[in-house]
Amino acid sequence: MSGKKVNRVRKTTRQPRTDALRNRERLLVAAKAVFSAGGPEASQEAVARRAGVGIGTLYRHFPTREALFEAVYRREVDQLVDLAGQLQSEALPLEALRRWLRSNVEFVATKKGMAAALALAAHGSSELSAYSFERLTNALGMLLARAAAAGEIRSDIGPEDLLRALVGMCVIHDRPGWQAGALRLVDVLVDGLRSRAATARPGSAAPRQRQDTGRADRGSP
Amino acid sequence: MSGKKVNRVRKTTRQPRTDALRNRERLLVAAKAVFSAGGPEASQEAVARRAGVGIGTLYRHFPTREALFEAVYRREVDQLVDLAGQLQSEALPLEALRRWLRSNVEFVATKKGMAAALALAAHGSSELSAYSFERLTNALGMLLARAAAAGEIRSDIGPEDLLRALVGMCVIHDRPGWQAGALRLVDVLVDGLRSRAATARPGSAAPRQRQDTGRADRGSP
DNA sequence: TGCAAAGCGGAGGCATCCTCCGTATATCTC
DNA sequence: GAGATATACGGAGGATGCCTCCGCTTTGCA
Repeated sequence: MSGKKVNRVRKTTRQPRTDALRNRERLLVAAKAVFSAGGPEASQEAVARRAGVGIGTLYRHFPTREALFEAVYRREVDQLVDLAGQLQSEALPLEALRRWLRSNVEFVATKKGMAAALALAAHGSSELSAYSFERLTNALGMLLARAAAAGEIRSDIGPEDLLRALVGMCVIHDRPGWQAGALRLVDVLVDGLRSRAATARPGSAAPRQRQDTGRADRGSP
Repeated sequence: MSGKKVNRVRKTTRQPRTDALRNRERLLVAAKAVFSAGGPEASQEAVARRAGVGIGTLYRHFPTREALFEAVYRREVDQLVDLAGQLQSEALPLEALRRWLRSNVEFVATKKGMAAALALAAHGSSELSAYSFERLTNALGMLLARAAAAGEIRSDIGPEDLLRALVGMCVIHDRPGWQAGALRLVDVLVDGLRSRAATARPGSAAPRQRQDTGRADRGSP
């Protein structure tokens, strides 16, 4: 409750120790893996063990369970945002949009446990989900705007709506074949967005369509 | 004490004891209240205390934490299904549809904690969410079919898609004013469903608002 | 090289989950 | 109505997990 540590970066600001940075990184990677596999009820000790650090270290970096969720969550969101930026410059507008949407589906598919963890995290901290919602909205908004500017899609659909639909598609991720259905639905959405007024030019110039796997995942050890 | 209980023979099926039924009912009511207020992390002991029974009784009726979630969940879903049946016979088709959709939003609004609990429950038991999804789909399907038969809405939108959209609207339930927005979106959805010609293809002439709902989902050919 | 500060790791207090079993009560038979 | 017995109740208690605290180690800087 008191002012706690005023983390001013003013005078004696030592550089953060390398082992601290390294351990923090390890913890985030481990947490992602553990929560993805075991859901949000996986123990903190399991995370620390997988990261190869003591439980005390975990709690110094992430004082509460929610703090850890949040950090992992933010990172995932950031990766999706980064992916949007990459696609923005690497792929044709419509294809960039489609790939990004598909990546979202795959994101949920490969991290089933994360979905529940995120629901829990969102329940605890409204600020967190507001943050992520805004960032994702912006990312998607850019993709949409670019595609709309190119005349490839209609321009009267906002990113919020699309994002909500996307979330809804992914929330029910338990039925067999949900992923195929969701991916199909992405295609339907994209097709539905294509403005029939604008003459859709079918990929006239695609000099180097990098075979990027569009995955926002990082290699795991 | 004896090695094995052999009374699995179903020769004499006693009636379930009345106190057992009463306690089970009390537990369900208490669990709903506790989880709604405190989220899925509320303790089992709190549920038992509120129900006025011992912890042992709780665990006899619901052997695991998930079992309790599931029972509460099923009951909530059943209530929504019942509501659909009532509205079916009490209200005009279009109004019945609108009211049911709004009830879904309010359901989430009054039970914030439940949303996270349900996400957790769904994560644990895929069978559970399949059950609820199917029941809700059927309920919504009846309302849709009735409204479509009355010629009040278009007939090419399936209940699954609508349900997914509804879920998506409710998942992000933390931002201030989300409920008002969701309720507005329900109206938009209903308005969008109204068949102005039963085969209305929106998008060519009418500029309309940005919130277009004319998604032609339903990919099943 | 020397020295604090920053960081590390795990023992341990506290809370919660779930099991086990002695006691109490409802149902059934006569 | 009374006895017999299956059924249910309730809480003590072991196991597990969350988080704190503190002595020891490592690192950055002079």
